Amino acid sequence: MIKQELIFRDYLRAKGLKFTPERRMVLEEIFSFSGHFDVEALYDKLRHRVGGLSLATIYRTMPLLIKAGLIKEVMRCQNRPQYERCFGSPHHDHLICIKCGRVFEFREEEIERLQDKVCQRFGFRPIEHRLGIKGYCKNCQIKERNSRNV
Amino acid sequence: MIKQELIFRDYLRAKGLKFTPERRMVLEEIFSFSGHFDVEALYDKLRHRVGGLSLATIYRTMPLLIKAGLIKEVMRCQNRPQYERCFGSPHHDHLICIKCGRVFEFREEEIERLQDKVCQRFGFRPIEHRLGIKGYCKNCQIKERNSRNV
DNA sequence: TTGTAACTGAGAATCAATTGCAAATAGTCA
DNA sequence: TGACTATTTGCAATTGATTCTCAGTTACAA
Ligand SMILES: [Zn+2]
Ligand SMILES: [Zn+2]
Ligand SMILES: [Zn+2]
Ligand SMILES: [Zn+2]
Repeated sequence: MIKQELIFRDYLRAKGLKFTPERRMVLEEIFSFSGHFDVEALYDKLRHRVGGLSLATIYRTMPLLIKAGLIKEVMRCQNRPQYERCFGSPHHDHLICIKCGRVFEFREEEIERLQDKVCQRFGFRPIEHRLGIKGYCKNCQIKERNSRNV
Repeated sequence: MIKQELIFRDYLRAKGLKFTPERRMVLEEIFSFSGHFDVEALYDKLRHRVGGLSLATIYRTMPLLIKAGLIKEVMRCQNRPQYERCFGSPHHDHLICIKCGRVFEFREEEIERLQDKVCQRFGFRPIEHRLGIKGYCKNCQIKERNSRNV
């Protein structure tokens, strides 16, 4: 069995919950690609499948996947939370282009390390963190520069 | 005149907008204390004043204050955006306790510097960033430890 | 002072997200 | 295998935050 499915089943069993076809569909869809997504996008992809499922079910499945450690909320665009799978993909942070919406991922060891140092200073036990840098991507800067020259 | 008021007036004038008593009340309230706040809290404080003002007006004023560079959204708690003034207070990031909700502010120069380095690597022009670390504060860790011993 | 575009409060509308309910069903235990 | 039951589902109604509409008010430039 696929590993994420095993994890999900184990999580559900441990909580006395059921592994339903609907929950499997959501899980499969999420792990069929890598990248960011939101509830709306998930619904669009799943509603038209044979025996498509309801929006409410997706909303009810998200927290389960999060608690199972399979996905996490990583940012918020247009006032909607964006998720990504975290099982099998290493932690990273994000650059978000204000103009075109593109998202770039990075991981800077030193930043990670320094955060721990800060936490120690406060006696704070960190569970998770989120670093998002908003600005203009390379492309959008070039476009802007060109349009100025016109 | 108080400096933030001057800035706000200048911003409004430049955009052909008006400096009204309502907008002044919101501005005054925000600058009467330092710390984080949300729309709800602001409304609670302002509604009962003589000539209290409406929630809609507060909602309409927030983006103006943001664009004027006087406040900014810093995080989101219970699905509500939290703001803080940014005029006259230096940039910082946040530690947020998952249990008691307390928020601690820190500034780590080296993290700031490294972010610029990352941006350079991507040819990305940063405008703003947000770093939030969630976990358990010193107090809540102690409480938990004690309750375990019972 | 006057004219007018911007502003206000109140309530309606919107949007994402949650919830109540009755019918369906996964998973357990004979 | 078959019955049992707590969980889940879809649907529609609801919530809660935010935005919009509109008619009356007002700041402020000329
Ligand atoms: Zn871009
Ligand atoms: Zn990512
Ligand atoms: Zn705490
Ligand atoms: Zn702060």
